[in-house]
Amino acid sequence: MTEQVHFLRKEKEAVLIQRKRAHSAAGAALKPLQLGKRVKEIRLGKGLTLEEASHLTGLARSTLSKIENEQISPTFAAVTKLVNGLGIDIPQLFNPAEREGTTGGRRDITRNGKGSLHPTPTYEHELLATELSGKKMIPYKSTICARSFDDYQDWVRHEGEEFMLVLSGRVCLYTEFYQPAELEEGDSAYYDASMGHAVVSLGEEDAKILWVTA
Amino acid sequence: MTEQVHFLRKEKEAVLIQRKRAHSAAGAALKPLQLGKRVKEIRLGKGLTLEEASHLTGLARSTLSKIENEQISPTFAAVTKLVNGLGIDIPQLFNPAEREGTTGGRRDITRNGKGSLHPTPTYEHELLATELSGKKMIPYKSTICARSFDDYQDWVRHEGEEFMLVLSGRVCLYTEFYQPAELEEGDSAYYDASMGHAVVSLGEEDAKILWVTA
DNA sequence: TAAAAAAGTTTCCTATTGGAAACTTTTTTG
DNA sequence: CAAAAAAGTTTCCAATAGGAAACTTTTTTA
Repeated sequence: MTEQVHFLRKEKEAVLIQRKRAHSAAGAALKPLQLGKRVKEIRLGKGLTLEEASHLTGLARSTLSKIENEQISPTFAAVTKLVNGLGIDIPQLFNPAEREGTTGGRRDITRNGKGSLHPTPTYEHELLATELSGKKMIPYKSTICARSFDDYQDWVRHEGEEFMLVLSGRVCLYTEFYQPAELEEGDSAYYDASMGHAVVSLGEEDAKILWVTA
Repeated sequence: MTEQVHFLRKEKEAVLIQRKRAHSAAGAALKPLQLGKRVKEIRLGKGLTLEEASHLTGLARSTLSKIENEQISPTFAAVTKLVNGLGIDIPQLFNPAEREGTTGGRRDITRNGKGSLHPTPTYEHELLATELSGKKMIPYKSTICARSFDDYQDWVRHEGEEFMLVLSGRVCLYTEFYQPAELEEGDSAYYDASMGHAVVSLGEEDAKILWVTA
């Protein structure tokens, strides 16, 4: 019983949205890293309390709390303990999850330009294969409107993996922890979508991209 | 001249093997980690002095020295500065050797035409994102050689779901239980790959298709 | 709904980081 | 080879991380 209720509590918290902003101490134009937020997500995802996480990592409850609330910048040694204790890999500090569902013997064809349109300030999405629900992949085409990284408030970040192919134009792919990469027509990239990412158009005309997210 | 000689000196150091052992202060069964060694390798690899690296990263010469000699465990903030300043990837800092089973926090870019090629009688595949193992999706481009359904011995059939987009040319998509569908450039289809399926080129030239299988 | 328990946060203090400058070692030049 | 310059290391100290325990908030139990 106690177990159950604890679980419920944790579930609730897991859904909670973190509001605190990282106060970039020294870093010049560095994007917020939000390490703490990440750590908290992972811990709650595993249904651990600070106390339990403390035992696992060898870090004090208070220290964990401060890290999660971005009150301190943990030493590298602390990050290592954290990562080892929680059973994740450092680069993998940004990954989770599984998936269910199936399309069960079905097929859906989307004609050029006939997908479902969703405009945003930075992209204009055209969702493909909208007839099928519960599918493992979400394919869409988009026209990149963003002309600089600053057009994004923050990194785009979501569950799963993402594949992208440049259909036309030239873009720059920004990925957290990686160097920006220029991609031309025909170039493609595959990455863990829980890493921050963003795409900017470099050419005169808007670039067109095909995405598939799993 | 001076330039040249400096370079030589740095080269020599780059080859030098680090002997110093990290004295694991608190960490119990923590891996060596040797962050410092790695940083030094990278700095020397780029032919930078501590002074130059200091300017680039915003960290003091002394601090860099201590990090390289594993005398201190830099804060995460310092690691971030370091990584940004030296223009390297965080994943690059950690065991560039090992890595298995997942894409966790990784990225792979494939340039146009630079994928791994696999010719068959009916398709010519170019596998994309081959650097990542354990990924959820398998993307590839292919040139359709088949000119009639009879070119196939039987339906193509495999586990999972498949998405396809016509990059150029015209094709006919045959799918078990469905009517054949003509697809033009920009058209796409999504189907359960365990249904029999096959694609035939209709035009004069071979058609190009992008596939993603999950 | 009050009391108890659990989870999380903050305080206080010690240990360690990070930076400026002194110092040592290595390399270059005369 | 000696002096000068450059590169790297160490020292000293202010700033900050990490841990113990007090404190606050949330959840559970009665």
